Amino acid sequence: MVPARRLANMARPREFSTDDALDQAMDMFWSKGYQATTLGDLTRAMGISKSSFYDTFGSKHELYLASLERYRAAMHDRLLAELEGETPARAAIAAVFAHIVEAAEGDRRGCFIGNCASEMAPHDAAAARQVTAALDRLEAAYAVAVQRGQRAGEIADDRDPRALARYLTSNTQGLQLMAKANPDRAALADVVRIVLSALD
Amino acid sequence: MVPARRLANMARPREFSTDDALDQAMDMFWSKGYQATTLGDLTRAMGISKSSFYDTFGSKHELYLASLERYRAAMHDRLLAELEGETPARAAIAAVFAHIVEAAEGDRRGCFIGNCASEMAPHDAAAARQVTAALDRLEAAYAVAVQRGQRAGEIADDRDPRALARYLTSNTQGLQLMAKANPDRAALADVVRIVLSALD
DNA sequence: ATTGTTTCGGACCGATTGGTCCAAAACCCT
DNA sequence: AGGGTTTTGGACCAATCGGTCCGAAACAAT
Repeated sequence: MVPARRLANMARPREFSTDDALDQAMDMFWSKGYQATTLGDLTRAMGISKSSFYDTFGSKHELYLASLERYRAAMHDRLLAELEGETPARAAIAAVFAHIVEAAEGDRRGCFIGNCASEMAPHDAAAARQVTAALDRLEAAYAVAVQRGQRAGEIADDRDPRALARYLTSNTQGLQLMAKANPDRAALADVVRIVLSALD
Repeated sequence: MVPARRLANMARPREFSTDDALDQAMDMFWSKGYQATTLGDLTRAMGISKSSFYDTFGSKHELYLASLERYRAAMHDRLLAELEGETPARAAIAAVFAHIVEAAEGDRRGCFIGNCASEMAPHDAAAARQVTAALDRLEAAYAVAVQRGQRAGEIADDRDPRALARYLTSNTQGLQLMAKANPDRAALADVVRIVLSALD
């Protein structure tokens, strides 16, 4: 959420929603990456002019970071909530992977976090920090699910939850990368089946 | 290898080695990706002028494809040979992953194939074909190793070699992506341990 | 030494890049 | 209605992009 700063003497109001515009920018960066996305792409997709763009979002780079943050928040709500919720652990984890396979059928955008890790993280400290934070967050959620599974007897007690969580995180990213090259459901399902069997 | 075309009447010879130049270009594209690499970056690294560049390699895009192909060939020689060789299967597979963890310590370039899958494949058919071919090739090598392991009694006979190979391929890529965000050896080792335990 | 062929350096190209700036418009507040 | 403040479209900017082109240089063959 971009905070709607309200000033003492409100003047001409924005003709667009900053949140909506940010969503459009996120879609753009998500599917095209940072470098390949031009200012023209952005302002067109966001439906705003250049001056509004720089007034509101500062720069292309800042907007990218904001988009990434927004993706992270959205991902948090959708995925992590389930992993840390009440759903039986294995079912929750399986659902995450099923969701990935399903999403891969349509677009080939992969995961914005993973895309950023690939394109930006090695050369951009700020982006790298966000990627690390997001992956740590995902890992933590997996760990919570694993521990829940252990308490419920679904997963053996002697397994290291953190190691398993790291493994699942890595596969979350790996699977989405594979889907970019080969969106074949069967191939992805093969992978998922074995990934989940590692919990046995 | 770039074929050194030899004409009827040889004139002024090249002042550079096309293979060496291609190697430099590959390094550049590998670590910076396609979009972020400029012609200036390339000609500087390759040590040639623009005219030589276009004379010899056609265009930035063609050179990128050639670099990718070169990486594929190099990878083939280094990694796949071992997987398809005589080394005991599990050891050979473990060696591949150990090599990835080790390499991640130094640079954060990841795998050129994976980088291309992330950045280019979704928007460039030619690049996508090369990525698919490379991944298929890696998958095939893993399958050969798995089957060798099955014959040697190292891996249970009832496992599906192709599914396992796909799983290993996915993890090969996933691990390298993770390494970009977090080159911590211990975390990567956690993942590798579990990946390999899936062969039990 | 001349000729034929190729390579080379670098000037040059139009297009596009991310970004700035300003005058006009739009609104809130009194 | 009028003043204060903000937003807006678009003109404008220098820099850079990938790519072309040409005259000079460097060689092989004769």
